[in-house]
Amino acid sequence: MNDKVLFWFRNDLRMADNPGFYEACLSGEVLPVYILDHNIDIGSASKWWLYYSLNKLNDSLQNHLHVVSGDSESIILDMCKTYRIERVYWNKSYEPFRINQDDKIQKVLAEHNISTSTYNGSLLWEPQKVTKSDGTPYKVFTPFYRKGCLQSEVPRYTVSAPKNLKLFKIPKQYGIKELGLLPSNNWYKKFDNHWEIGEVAAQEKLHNFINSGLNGYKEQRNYPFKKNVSRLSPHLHFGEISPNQIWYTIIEKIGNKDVDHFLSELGWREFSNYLLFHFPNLNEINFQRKFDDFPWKFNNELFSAWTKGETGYPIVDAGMRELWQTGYIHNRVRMIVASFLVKNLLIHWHYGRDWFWDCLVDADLANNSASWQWVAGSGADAAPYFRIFNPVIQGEKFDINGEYTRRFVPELSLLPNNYLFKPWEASKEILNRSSVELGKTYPFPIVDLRETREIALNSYNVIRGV
DNA sequence: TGAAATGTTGGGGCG
DNA sequence: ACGCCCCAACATTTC
Repeated sequence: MNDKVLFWFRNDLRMADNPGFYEACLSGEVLPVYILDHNIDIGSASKWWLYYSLNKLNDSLQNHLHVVSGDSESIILDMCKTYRIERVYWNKSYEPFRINQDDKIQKVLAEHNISTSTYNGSLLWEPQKVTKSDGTPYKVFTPFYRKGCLQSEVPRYTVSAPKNLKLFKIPKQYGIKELGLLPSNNWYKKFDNHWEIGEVAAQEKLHNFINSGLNGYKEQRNYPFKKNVSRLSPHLHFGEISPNQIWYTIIEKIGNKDVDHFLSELGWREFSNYLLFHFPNLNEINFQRKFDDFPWKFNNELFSAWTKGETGYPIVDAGMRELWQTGYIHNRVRMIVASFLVKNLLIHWHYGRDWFWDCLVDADLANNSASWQWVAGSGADAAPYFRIFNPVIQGEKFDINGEYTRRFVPELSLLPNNYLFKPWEASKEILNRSSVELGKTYPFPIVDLRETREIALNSYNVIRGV
């Protein structure tokens, strides 16, 4: 029982309901390690989050977290050899790179008589366990979720945080600061006002959501100004909270359409991870290969206007500026800005994927891949390509009083509601009165909606039969 | 988790 | 009073 073991933290930066860490603590004296693996790309906004999350975790670990950057395999092997560690624990990742890396590390450690124990701490249903009766993976969400998930075994029950921490330290070369997660400029400071990071904050956010957002969730989640979305995504990505903790907390509530709908959103997260597991190229390759022939037209000026929130379409610009200012976009608005990029600017979803990857604090390989393919129409169970969002109508429908748009596009805040989403239709008098000068204080629309929609539909017809 | 085009219906103005 | 037209309002089809 006095064995020395290593627990390898990855995207499971929490003490409670951490099955691997729990078992590690039962088995001996634990060295908790986080490795910033230089083989794995992390976006800028995510690095910002990770920096604070590691600090919170380190606090919970009584300053015992050992952080190091480099190659996971050689680092773990070296530590085990140097400090006579005989067993290594971690929670599984279901991302393609991690799966291969984990396999390799297990083999290498086994060759040195170091045993490994791995656990599922991040998914309600492990992807390899869910298949159709013919053994092939589901490609449609509803049967995947209803039949494949809900009708199979119930998700793993949660475990508490380890009772008695027996941790040990090894000499450190450097601390969390020296991982270089925070950039030298100060662009990220604007995020500070929008997020509380770490396990405690994640639990608080869950309970706040249950108290003030869950009721009415199914309908109200579409309105970006309302407080009816949980905003738990970055906490989930970094594992500050587990889906099991959310699942079993929510499911205790009286079942209704809001509860079911919220749980099904966790189901979509499962589906994304499931797709990435079974189709490891999902981040690169069109799930529907006929989209390989789609005539995308990259245009740097248009793309740049999209990233800056200067498209001339207020709801799109509001979303892109929310992203820039907070590292997050409300779900409804994500669909609007993504649809605009792919179907009005006709720019390949890879460009949107990369921008989101760098800017989102909740950037997640599975969700980012699956969701961009969903919007682009190239994905599994995707939105049909011809479903093209009209940003004027979407704004009028879902930002009814314009609070969201006015918040992020303040130069339009004096415009009356009926022109807020189409300022180019307002008369000179109204524009004057609202202190808006198109082309100066706010751009003209960078593309024509009707025209680009037609081009998109025609382009789609080209690949349809392929 | 669409929107535009097209079709249908019914009330009201008007000769 | 009646038919005709117009056009909301709603439903259906198409992309």
